[in-house]
This record gives sequence, structure tokens and C-alpha cells, in this order.
Amino acid sequence: MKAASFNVNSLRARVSLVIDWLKHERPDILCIQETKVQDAEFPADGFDKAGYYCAFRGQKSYNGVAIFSRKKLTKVSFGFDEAPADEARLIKARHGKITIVNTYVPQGYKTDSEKFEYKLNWFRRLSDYFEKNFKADEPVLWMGDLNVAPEAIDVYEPDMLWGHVCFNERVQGALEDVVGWGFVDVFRKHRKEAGHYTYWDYRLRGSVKKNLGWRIDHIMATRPLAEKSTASYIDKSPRLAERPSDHTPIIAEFDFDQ
DNA sequence: ATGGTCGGCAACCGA
Repeated sequence: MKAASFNVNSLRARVSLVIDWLKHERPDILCIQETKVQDAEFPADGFDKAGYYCAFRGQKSYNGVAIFSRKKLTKVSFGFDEAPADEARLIKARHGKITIVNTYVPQGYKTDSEKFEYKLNWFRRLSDYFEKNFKADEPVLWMGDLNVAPEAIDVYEPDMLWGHVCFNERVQGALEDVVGWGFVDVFRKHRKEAGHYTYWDYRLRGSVKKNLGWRIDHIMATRPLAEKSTASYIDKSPRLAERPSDHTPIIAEFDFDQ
């Protein structure tokens, strides 16, 4: 079983890239974020033909999440149970025995802003969400753009970047609290070295080439699943460079019967 | 030599 996460930074700008990537990579599950498309305009056509089911929830201009899968998705739901539901940031579905939760966590703007408090609270609400709806001994996959670099080895220049909304004590603590419910960072289980990134700032000239990036997209799995992971990697293949998003896909493979 | 982010969309935006 192969699962992937990719912040596409507008699905309509990259539909054919995503479809080609699915045809080439053939994951069982692909979670995408920042689709930036309302449901009525979701470009579902090519995905059917490529052999993928999809579930999605978007809004105008911002946010938006979707799941593509080779098996039919069941028990699809959107957002938190309580307001603000933030439906375009959280989508949950069942794929065989596995529960998938795909999130686009708020970025947070600045650490002294309301938006950052909202981000921290979002993680607290996510802890409640997992606590209330699932058990840590069930196979749950939590993946997406989590907008947190968990450790210093996950950013290109930790001393300079410390204090950023995606890299500071409070936000790392908030992520750790959710992970503490029962998740394993699947990528980190397989790759212990510094310098593996999933995001590069468009505004930094040559950031991809110089590998000035951040590891903020993650694949988290509960123990029954994480124990069976066999590999995890970040796809930096040139096929994606023709029309690059500012993020790149992260993939995990599991020896797990669905 | 120059001017150097991108996507969406009409916001001196959000990332």
C-alpha cells in the first residue's frame, strides 16, 4: 500500500501534472491540499479515466483539500464537528481498513497575530478530533500540509528561521501534542538525516536548486500502520519541475493488507 | 543587460 501527500497550490493550474503523476506513481491514496477550487468546478474528469475515485471540499481562492484513491472511499466527512468546521482544511474518509485524515493546517501569518492563535487552537481541536473519533490501535493515516517543521534538521537555516510561524517552540509543541495521541512520523522513521524538504519558497531565488527548503508536509501513521511501513521518500523528480508547485509530494509505502 | 514568485482574481491577498 502506497500513500502520498502533495500541496498542489491550485489544482486547476496543475490537473494534468497531478494526473500524469498518479499514472506514473500509482499510489493507492493521494491527499492534496490548496486545491483553490470550489466543488462545482472541481476538475474530476481525468481522474476517473486514470482509475481514481475522489472526494473533495473546496472554497473560492483559498484552501481546499481532496483525496484520490484506487478503492472507493466511504464515510467521507469534512471539517471539525464544532464550528468553525473549516471544511476546506480537513477531509476524512475510509479506504478499506484504513482511516485517512487529510489536513491543510492554517499557516498562521505571524506569531503575534490572531491567526497564529487560531493555528495553535486548530491543533488542539485536532487532538480532540482524534481522541473522540478514533483509537490509536486502529490504522489511521494523518497526512497533509501541517505547516510545522518538527525539528531543526527540517529547515535549511534553523538559527535564522527560529521564531517563524512554522518553526517555533509553541507550534512544535502543538504538533507534538497531536502526534502524542498515537502517531509516528513515517518519513522520519526511515530518513534520519537533515536536509530533506517538501517546501521551497517561491520568493527565494533558486531555493529548489540550492535546497533551501522546509519539511512541513507529513505522513503520520498510528502504530499498527507505522510498524508496517517499508519506505518513505520525497519526490523531487524532474517531471514535476515543468510546472512546479512550491511543495513536492511525500510518499510512504506499507506492507499492509487493506 | 535586465529584473528577477506564484495563483487567483480584483484584496494594496495568502503563502
